Amino acid sequence: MQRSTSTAEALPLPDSLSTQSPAALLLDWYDRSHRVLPWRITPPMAKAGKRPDPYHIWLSEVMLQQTTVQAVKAYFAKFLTLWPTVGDLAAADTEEVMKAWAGLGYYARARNLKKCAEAVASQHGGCFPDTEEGLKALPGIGDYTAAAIAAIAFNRQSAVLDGNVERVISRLYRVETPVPAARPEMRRLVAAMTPADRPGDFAQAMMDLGSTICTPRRPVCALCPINADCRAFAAGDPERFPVKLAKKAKPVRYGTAYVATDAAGAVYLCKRGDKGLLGGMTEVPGTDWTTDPGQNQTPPFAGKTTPLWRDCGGIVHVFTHFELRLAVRHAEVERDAIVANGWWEPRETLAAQALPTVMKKAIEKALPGCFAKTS
DNA sequence: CACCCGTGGAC
DNA sequence: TGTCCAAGGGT
Repeated sequence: MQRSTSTAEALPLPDSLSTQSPAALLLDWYDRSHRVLPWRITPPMAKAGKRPDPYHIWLSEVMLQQTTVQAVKAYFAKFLTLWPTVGDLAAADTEEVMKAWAGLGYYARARNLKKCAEAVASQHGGCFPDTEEGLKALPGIGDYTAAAIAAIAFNRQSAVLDGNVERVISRLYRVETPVPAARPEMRRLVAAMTPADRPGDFAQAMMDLGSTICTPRRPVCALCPINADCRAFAAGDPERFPVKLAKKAKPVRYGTAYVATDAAGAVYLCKRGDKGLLGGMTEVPGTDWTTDPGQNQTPPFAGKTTPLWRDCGGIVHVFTHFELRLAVRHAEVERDAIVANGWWEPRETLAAQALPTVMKKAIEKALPGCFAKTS
């Protein structure tokens, strides 16, 4: 493309722009454009030496695993109100933690959160380890979270690689290897880029860049502080990265959920086992969930009488690796009509139970409005 | 390494 | 409407 003489081309670039490293450019951008988040110490305070509370960083990082900032904010505030310190969380009733986590998903995180708090309280004197290795030895803390806490809470020069950073790095270097196979390579690239000064802010800057500028679709490269170093921007194909493998089709499973109420409106609930899907959470009794739509219509509990179940229609709930189509049935029964390992929960306290979203949907289908706020 | 593990929002 | 995806970890 032919270009006429432009003023911009005629002007010499300032030395600061032509010689700064990508990390320095990114930190300058972060100083100006960082997001303000409840668990974050913003750059002026961070540069003045103020460190965030490791408990806050750990709690937010675990909540943010595969979960959006928007969804986490309210849960983060609730947890700090209920349990202001890691010692408080360690001393909490696990059932109360599951109730507080209900709706956020990936419930193994909540079980590991509690285990981790107990380990920090009993084995580390209530203080989080300040190294990657020490952190990674704790339940629920893997490669990413250990590096992130070490960098953000303790200013360690650790290589933080999450989904955002993968996207930024894969575009900067046009990494053609598909994820997750490309992770070791990308980790080396991040490590080489991470500065000794302000590594915590650098990690957060990479994530902010990935979430606001270097987005999965329609990245705003014109506003990117390191576009001059970006090979994908130069090639004009940033959206092609990171390269991913095709994913498998999602199977459908079928089942039936039984919402039983007593004369006072209490609902019969059960507790799921600690392992597997929705582990440790509360549910209404139901059949197994199988791939055969014709199966599973026999109630999985006994009773002295046989209730007449009313067909309430169905719900569809999409999990990570399958879609669930649940038939919902309701009956008002005598309390001795159900003999199982559960309990009758009064209507007033139903919403506060450790019910995952799929179960709230099913109960709502049988008892419309039962989770409506009554204030 | 492949698979399991939730949910809600954006396009 | 379907598809993708979001600060991943455990096994």
